[in-house]
Amino acid sequence: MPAEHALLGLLAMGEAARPGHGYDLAREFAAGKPLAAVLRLEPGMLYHHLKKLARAGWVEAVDDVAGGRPPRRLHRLTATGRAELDRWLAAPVGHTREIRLEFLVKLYFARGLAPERLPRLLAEQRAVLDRLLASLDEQRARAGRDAGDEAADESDDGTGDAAGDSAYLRLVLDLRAAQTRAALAWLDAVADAIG
Amino acid sequence: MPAEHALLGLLAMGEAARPGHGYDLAREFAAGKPLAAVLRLEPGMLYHHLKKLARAGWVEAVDDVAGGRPPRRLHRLTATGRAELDRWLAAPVGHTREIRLEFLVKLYFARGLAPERLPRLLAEQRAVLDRLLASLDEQRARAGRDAGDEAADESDDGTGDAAGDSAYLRLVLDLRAAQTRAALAWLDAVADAIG
DNA sequence: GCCAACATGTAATCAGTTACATGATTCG
DNA sequence: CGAATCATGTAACTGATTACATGTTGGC
Repeated sequence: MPAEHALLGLLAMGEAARPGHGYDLAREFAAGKPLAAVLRLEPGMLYHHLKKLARAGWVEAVDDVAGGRPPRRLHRLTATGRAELDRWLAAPVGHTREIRLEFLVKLYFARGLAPERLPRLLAEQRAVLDRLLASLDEQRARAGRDAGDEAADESDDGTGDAAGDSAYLRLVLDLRAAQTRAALAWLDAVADAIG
Repeated sequence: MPAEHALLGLLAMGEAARPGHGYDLAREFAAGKPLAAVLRLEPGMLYHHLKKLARAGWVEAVDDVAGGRPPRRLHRLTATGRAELDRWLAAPVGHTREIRLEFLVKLYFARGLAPERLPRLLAEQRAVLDRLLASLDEQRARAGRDAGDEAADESDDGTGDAAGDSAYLRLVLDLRAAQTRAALAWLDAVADAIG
């Protein structure tokens, strides 16, 4: 659900300046806009999320009927909505696969709304991925030991091709470790670029 | 839908040896089994997929009522099901993000069913990711040029903080390129390990 | 007799995509 | 007058998750 937090973020960034109706928010996801490179949000889903956010009490909606254009609904962040956005912006993601989408959205809004808290977010995200990598290395070491054991006794004891299995498991863990290491190196590059 | 192809693969690997009823297939996704490290499949979804595969004509199901245990449905790959599995096994995935799940599943069954075709799959997957990386590098170069242009003229011409936008876009592209490069390096390591 | 393992599902819910429905205003 | 833009949605469908429903057999 990074989409919903992105809407909270857009409403926070547009405070007072922009009205914050659905069509306006949808423009931020049009081709060429930075968020479009990360997240796709069709009008249908956008209005759906806006309703969910209103039910959750994170945004308030008021009808805005004025001459000269079709009536529209203006959306404003509530205090609890703003608190939720801040909480979300400060929390690193828990898995490497979430870097690609959710963390990139966090990064966008952290840059726009609270750049002073960015170094801390980057450091905490780094710590999470570091722990993940350590855990992967540990599992990888275990898989290596198992493979050794299996290679040692050639006999087929009916447990199937367990040696092939743990060779495969090692490949899986290698990929995850490589992706996590790439994400860590990228986080450092982001920290450098931010300065 | 790697889950459905995984079921086709399991049925192909168990040919004659194993009956291929739902509960049996479910065991392959139990904790500790290699596929469980990559793909999670609850019984509910498993039986659902089996029905879909039967509707598609890729598997045939026959009831197997025998004393001494609850009745069960035996599933067998059809010729078109086997053809579909082979087609899928030979096709590289189109995006870096699909390496983590779908390609790992392909790798598992390619190792088990057609190891002689593995080098070709690895080479073709490498080519796909290489093209992707080249495209990312090109986009990255464009984003760099834009950022230069924007930095050159300090004036705010009302297009918003476009310099910040393209700095962000560059970070996004950097991450994708890093993840793709990591996947490429891993593919080479897999090719080495396979021999 | 009871629990674990065998065996197959349904129901409810949630998330997401695609396409369509509706209608106003503005510009050429 | 017709097309583009503004503006808000619904409907139909696909996919996935979670939890529950149902009943059998074999071992302690």
